[in-house]
Amino acid sequence: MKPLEPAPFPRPAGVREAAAIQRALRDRVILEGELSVVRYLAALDASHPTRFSKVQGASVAAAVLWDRQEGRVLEVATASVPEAELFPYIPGFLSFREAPSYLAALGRLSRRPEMLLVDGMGIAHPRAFGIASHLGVHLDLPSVGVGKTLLYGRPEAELPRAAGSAVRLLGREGPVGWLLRSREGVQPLVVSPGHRVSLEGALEFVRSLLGKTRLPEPLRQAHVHAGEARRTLGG
DNA sequence: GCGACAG
DNA sequence: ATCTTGTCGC
Repeated sequence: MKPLEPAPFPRPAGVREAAAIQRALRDRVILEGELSVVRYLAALDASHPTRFSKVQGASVAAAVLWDRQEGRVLEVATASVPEAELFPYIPGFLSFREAPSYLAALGRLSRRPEMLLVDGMGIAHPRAFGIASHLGVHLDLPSVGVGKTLLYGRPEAELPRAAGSAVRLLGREGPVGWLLRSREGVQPLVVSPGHRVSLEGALEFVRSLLGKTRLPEPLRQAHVHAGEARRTLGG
């Protein structure tokens, strides 16, 4: 990250403190904005070695800088954080486990992206502050969450089978995201705004990145590279 | 108390 | 997330 050093990402002592941090930061989320003019984005995904692998367990992250205009990968950066430093995986608190390695990978890109596409939830989260929102607020960047399974929210209606169809996800106080059928016959993606983007803007942006596979292409690339990086390290 | 539970 | 080959279905 060229412009400025990212603020340190605090590691909570437990879920109690983690939840308090989420509740304290969620009010900073801005659910407005549109991303149609974004050209350079960073897609983030992580891979984790099983315990008892060659190297110590770790979170291996990949940040893929994607050129939306050219429709191709410009740059790939990876980074890992030792298991000993990681917060455990607890549903609802994913950001405290994976954000540190994501931030490290992002810091190795030659430039700051215009927005972040994150594997996980935005506001479709029990406390409206999933990992996409957390990273977006932390770095003051627009962000969108793309999850593979549902964590929070109820589909407003039955999702049509056709590729590209979407239905809203409803939380307690209103819509929190979308179920998006990225391809015909596949399990839907969970799309939700992270930060500085509207509900509709998040959906349209993800739609613009869909290719021939279930996941939007930048995230699929990040997934592949995170896995390769992990195996290269002996995981 | 019971069920749910991103990666 | 990870352990894993071939196989069924669009």
